[in-house]
Amino acid sequence: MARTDTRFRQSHNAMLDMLSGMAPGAGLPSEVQLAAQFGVSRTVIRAVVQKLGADGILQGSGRGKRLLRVPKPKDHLPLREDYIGRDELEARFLDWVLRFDVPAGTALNITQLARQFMVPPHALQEFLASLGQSGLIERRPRGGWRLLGFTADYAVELSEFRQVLELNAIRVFTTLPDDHPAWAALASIREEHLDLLQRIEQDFHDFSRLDGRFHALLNSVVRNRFVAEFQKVISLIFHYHYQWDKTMERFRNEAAIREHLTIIAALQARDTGEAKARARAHLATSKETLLTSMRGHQLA
Amino acid sequence: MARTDTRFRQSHNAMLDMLSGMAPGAGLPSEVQLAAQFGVSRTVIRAVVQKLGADGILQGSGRGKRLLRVPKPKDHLPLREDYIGRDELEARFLDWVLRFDVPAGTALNITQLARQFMVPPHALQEFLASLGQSGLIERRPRGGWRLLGFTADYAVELSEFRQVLELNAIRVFTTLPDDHPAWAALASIREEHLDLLQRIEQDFHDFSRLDGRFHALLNSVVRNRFVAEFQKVISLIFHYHYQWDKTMERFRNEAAIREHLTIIAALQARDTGEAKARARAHLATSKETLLTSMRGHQLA
DNA sequence: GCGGTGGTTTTTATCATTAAAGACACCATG
DNA sequence: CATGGTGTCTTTAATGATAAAAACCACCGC
Repeated sequence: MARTDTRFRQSHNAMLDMLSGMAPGAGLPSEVQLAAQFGVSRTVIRAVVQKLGADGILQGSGRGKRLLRVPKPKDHLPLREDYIGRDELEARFLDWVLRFDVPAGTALNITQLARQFMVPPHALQEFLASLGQSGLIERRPRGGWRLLGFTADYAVELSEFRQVLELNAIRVFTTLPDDHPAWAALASIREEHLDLLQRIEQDFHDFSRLDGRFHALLNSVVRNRFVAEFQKVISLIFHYHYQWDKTMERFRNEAAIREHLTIIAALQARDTGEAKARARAHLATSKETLLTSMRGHQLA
Repeated sequence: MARTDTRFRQSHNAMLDMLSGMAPGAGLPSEVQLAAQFGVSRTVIRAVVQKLGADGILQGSGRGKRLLRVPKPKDHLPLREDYIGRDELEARFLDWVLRFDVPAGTALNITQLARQFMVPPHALQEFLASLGQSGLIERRPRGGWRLLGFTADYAVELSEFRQVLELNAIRVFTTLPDDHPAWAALASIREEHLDLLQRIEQDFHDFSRLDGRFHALLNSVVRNRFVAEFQKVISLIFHYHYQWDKTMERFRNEAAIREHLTIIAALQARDTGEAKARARAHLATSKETLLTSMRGHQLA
C-alpha cells in the first residue's frame, strides 16, 4: 500500500452512519454532494460506493443508486489509530532531548526514532529539517543527523537572545497609546499575579503557566513573525526546564512574581528606563535558574 | 537502484588513476588503507576491487591482489554530474521566488520544482521544511506546500527585526575593550569606505559587497548562533534586492557610504547614543530602499 | 598476537507503487 | 438548449520496498 487509506476508511464509515438513518430502497445524493458533505474528493466517494455495492449494501450504479439493506455495525471498517500529529511529535522529541539529556554530538538514527515516536520515517526527516534552524540539530556531511545538544553555551545564547527580544518588546510597550488593549491585559495579568501571591503557599506550581502568559503578553505587542517564531522555541524550552528544577521552587516563584510586578508597575508608569532595568534583572535570574537547572540535571 | 553509486564510481576512477602509476604484477595496499586513502568505507573499496577483478585489471583476491594490466582511459566509469548542492539550491530557489515574484499563496508542486532545480524530490522536500521557520513557506493541511510570498509586510517585519538585532550589536560594540580585534577591523573597513568614496563615479557597483561586509562586521561582535542564523537570511534577501533596484544606484550608494561613516565615527568615539541614532537612520533608509525596490519590481 | 579479510547487520537515500485529488468531456433530464 | 451528474484520465504526493553504504564481528594466516 502506498498512501494510507485512512481517508477512504473514514468516509466509508461515515457513509454507513448516514445510510443507517435511511430506509431501504431510498435513493442517494449525487457524488458531488456526498463529496462536499464528507469533505473529500469524488474519487474517495466513488471508491466507497463501489465497495458498498460489492458488499450488497447499495444497488445499481450511476444515478440510480439505492439503499439495498440497512448496514450492520460489522460493516464498519477498522481504522488504525497510529501516527501522531506534528505538534505532539515536537513535544515528544523535545521532551526526549531535554529530559534524558542526550549527550551532545549523538548521531540520530532516523528509523529507530521514527519507530520510537510512532511516525513514518519520512515525517521525522521533515521534522528534523524544520528544527535545523533552531540550532539544536545539524546535518552530517553525508547523510544522517547529529544532535548538537542542549549545552550550557546554547542556554546562554538563548537567554541573551531572549533578552534582546524582550527588551525591545518593552520599549515598544511603553510607546503604545493609552487605549491599546494590551494595557487592559497588563492590568488583568497584574491582578492574577497579586492573586497568586496571596495563595502562593499552596499554588506555587501555577506560576509556570502564568510566567509563560506574562512573557507572551509582553512580546505580543511586537507584531513580527520572526519574533513570534523564536518566542515559540524560547517559551518551549523554558517551560520544559521549569518542570525540572524543583529546588526552592516555592521561593523562586514568589521572587519571580515580585519581579514581574515591578516590571508591570514600571510599564504602567510609562517609565521605559526603569522597566528595562527591572526586566534585565528578571531575565538575569531566569537565566541563572535555567543554568543551575541544567547543571543539577546533568548530575542526576 | 536506490542510492546513487556516485561514490562507487568516483572511487573506481580514483583507483584506476592510482593503478596507472604502478607496474603490472605489483601488489596492492590493504583494503583498510585504500579505504582511508580515498575517504570511503571498505564496502566501496571491496566493490571496486571486485569489479576491477572482473574487468581483468586486478588478479587474485584477499591479501594476494596484484595488478594484471595497466588500466586504459576507457576503463573509467562515466559519472553523472546531475544534482546540485544544498547551497546552490538555496540560491536558485530564492532567486526564483524573489526575481519572478511568484504571487503569494501559490501552491508549490514538489515534483515539478524538483525537476526544475535538478534535485531529487526528497532533497527539495527537506529544503522546504528547513525554510519553514523563515516564514516564507507554509505546509498545507493535507500534503503540499504553499508559498506565502515575499510581501511588503514581510519586508517591513524583516527590516524591523534587523534593526533590533543591529542596534543590539552596536550597543555591544561600544562596550568592547580597546584591544578587541573588531576595532582594527572597523578602522580598516572605514578606510575602504573612504577609498570607495574617492572612486565612487566608476565603482559604485562595489558598494553592495562592502555593505554586506560592514553589517556582517557589526553583527560579528555578538557571538550568538540565533543572531548568526538570522543574519544569514537577512543579508541574503537584502543582497538580492540590491541587485535589482538600479534607480539612483550611484547616489543611493554614496549616501549610504556617508551614513556608514557617521556610524563608524560614533562607534570610534564610543558614543553609544549617537551610534544608535545614526544606525537607526541608516536602517530606515535601507528599509525604504527595499520597499521601493519591491514596488518597482512588482510593476515590471 | 596482530593485522587483514570475509561475511553479516544496520541504516539511509532513492525508486516504484498507489491512494487521493482534480480536470475534462460526455450524457441524461428537465 | 441548459444544467447538473457521471465516467475516464492525468497529476501528485505519501509510503513500502530496496539497494548502496557504513559499521560490526568473527575468523584466518602470518
